[in-house]
Amino acid sequence: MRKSPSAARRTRQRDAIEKVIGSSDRPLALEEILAGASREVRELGIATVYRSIKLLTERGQVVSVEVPGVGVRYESSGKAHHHHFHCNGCEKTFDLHACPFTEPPSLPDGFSHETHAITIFGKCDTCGHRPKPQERRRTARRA
Amino acid sequence: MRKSPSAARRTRQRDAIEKVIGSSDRPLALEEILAGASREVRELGIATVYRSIKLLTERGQVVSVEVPGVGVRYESSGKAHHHHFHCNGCEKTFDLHACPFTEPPSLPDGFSHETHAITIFGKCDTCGHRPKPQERRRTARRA
DNA sequence: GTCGGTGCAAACCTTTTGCAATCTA
DNA sequence: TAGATTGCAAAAGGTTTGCACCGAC
Repeated sequence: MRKSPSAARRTRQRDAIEKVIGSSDRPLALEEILAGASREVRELGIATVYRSIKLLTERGQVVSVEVPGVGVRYESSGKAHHHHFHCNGCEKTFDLHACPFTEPPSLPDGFSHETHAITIFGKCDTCGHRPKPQERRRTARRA
Repeated sequence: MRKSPSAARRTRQRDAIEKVIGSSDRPLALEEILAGASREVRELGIATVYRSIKLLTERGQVVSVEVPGVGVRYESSGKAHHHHFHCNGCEKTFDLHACPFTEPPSLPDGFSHETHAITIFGKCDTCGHRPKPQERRRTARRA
């Protein structure tokens, strides 16, 4: 699986997974991808989703987005430089197209900047209106 | 373990763990804490480290710092608002005392800001000089 | 027909938990 | 001595991998 980019076949499951990620305007959790793709391909195995994501990531079509304290999300690559917003209510992650760094961040002497990741937490437009916060699920702890 | 803050005894292992975290000026990985505390308390069990960190976190003395794609680090709380720098060479995480947000980040309509996390990746002063990058260990993948 | 892909189950890794022994207060 | 804490090993969660069968080409 490492040298000649042999074959690479087109399958229903792979198509479905690619489509779900590609047609989303925000990063998706594994369960969201599994759920979405399962609508087209019943009995989709979770291992297949993992493998497909890995393949797509190696191909450079998908990038993983780690939301601190929440988990990993996946989104299609090729978007312009951007960051993420995570809703503490519905636990969905959204793209944010603003970046506070108009120039490289200032760092201590000798430190160099290569990349950076910014996640803003808060409530999305839908959850901000609701009086009662939805209950959190799973490992959603944060400092 | 949830209501009256009963006793809470002082033990060598707990002291050692607290000391390691408290005396560090940067967030530490679990292995770093284990290694450091083990110097004072031989045969320190990893479960004890996890339990102590959990306790300290619940007490508010420690906060966890998740470095995207790298893993969790722990640092003592009570520091002023700050962010983190992660060296892609030595895999150490450092505090950065600058924050690019002089005012709340602008968000889409209806979205509200509660907190944010910023991690800058690059090379620290030590690793920046080395011509050959050190080899990465474990699960240090990043998009 | 080939050989890549899939699904299932086992393997892995990291973190948590049960329990008997140990240690603090 | 009572009850918190520890260490070990088992359990739990999430992700990866081995393998036989299936399906794209």
